[in-house]
Amino acid sequence: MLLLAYVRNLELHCAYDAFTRAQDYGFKLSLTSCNPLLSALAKENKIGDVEYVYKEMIKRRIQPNLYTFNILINGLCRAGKLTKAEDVIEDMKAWGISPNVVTYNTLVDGYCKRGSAGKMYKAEAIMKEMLANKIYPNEVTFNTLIDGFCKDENVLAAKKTFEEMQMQGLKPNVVTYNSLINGLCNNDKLEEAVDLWDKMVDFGLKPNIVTYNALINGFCKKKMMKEATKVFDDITNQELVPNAITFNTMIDAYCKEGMMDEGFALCNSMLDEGIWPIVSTYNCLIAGLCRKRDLRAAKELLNEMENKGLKANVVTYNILIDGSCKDGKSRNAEKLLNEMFNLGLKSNHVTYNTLMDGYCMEGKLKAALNVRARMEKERKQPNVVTYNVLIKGYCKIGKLEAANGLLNEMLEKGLNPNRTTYDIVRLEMLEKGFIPDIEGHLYNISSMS
DNA sequence: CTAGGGTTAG
Repeated sequence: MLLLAYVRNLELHCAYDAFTRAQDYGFKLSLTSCNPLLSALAKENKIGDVEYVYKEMIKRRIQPNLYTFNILINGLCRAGKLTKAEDVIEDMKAWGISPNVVTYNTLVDGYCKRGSAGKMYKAEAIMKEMLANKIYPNEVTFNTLIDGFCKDENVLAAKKTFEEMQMQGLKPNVVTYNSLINGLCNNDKLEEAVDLWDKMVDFGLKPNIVTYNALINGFCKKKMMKEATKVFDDITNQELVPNAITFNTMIDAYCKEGMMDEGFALCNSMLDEGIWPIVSTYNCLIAGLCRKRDLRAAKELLNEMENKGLKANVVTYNILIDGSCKDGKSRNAEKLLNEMFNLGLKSNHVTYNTLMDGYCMEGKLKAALNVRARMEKERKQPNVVTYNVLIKGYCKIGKLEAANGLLNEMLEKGLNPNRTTYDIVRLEMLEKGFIPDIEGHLYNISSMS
């Protein structure tokens, strides 16, 4: 039917439209069309639409099945609505449908994702719950946990999970090794990552492009460009093809090293390999030019990118805004914010925080507070970074009372100070002989790290 | 028709 065709062509607006009007047109909706639509909407992170379609299904007496619930849970997890996702488990049981290993794995993954850092205990709790329900963890469950622990900077727990998985008689696969190698690279354990690579090969597993990208990133983070290049060159020897991420990783590293020529050269060689640079490729280069305080070249590259049919995104503008701010031209940065607004691009927390930081560094607290007001008008609540930026701004101009006021405001809102907050408070406030009202909290902060 | 891995911004 029509709806399914739209979903296949990823014309979700049309699919959604067809869905809402199906009844008027006398179409009978069925599970075989609703589930793919839900799945596509979930993958596009359109959780509102997912929930709407689900509710309509129920209203129209289309019986959801296991897939429907798994898709729904996946969508809710992607949107960070984890408690709601957990509630769905109860809903499905009420429908007489038992959760399966995919259901639980999806939830475990929800708690393992970057956005929910520090929630690994919840992921482990879900795993216990699945065991209590006699659903047994598989490779995916363990891989998800390993990745979660790595992203939580807990490599030790990741390694223990790796052992545990083998004790349960499950064999680590390429994804397992990729997660762990990547985790080791991102947690300053490059040598162990290389050892694990060798081990993986010994076990007869072939590294794929993701493995290569992870290790290249590891060398790049250590500024070992020679080694990174060696790994990069090895890709083609293995009948593998580098992709845009491979190139982006290398290009970004060169740009961060200030080696712009090498970065541009790689960008050009992408085309020779038949790989098209993507927006993020340009973003790396634009960021490199901004670091060199060459805003003009950065803007020119933005134009060049757009001439090639690539549309700038929020990250592009965040980079340019940051570049202008660091160049001491926060007013120009605010013009960029307006420009992105006119282009219909949605700004995010990073955008506003960056601009506020720019004004604060220039000592223009009033302008920074105006940005905050603008952000709140967009219904974006200040986050920890917002407070860090403003607190640092007040410290810089010596208004410690005001800084302390913001500190307490943030605590009252239930926002958890992070390491940066602590550094600002300790360095900028305590050392100036000002005792913040939050001594108790400070103790908590220091014991946290 | 449902679950896991790699790059980029504050």
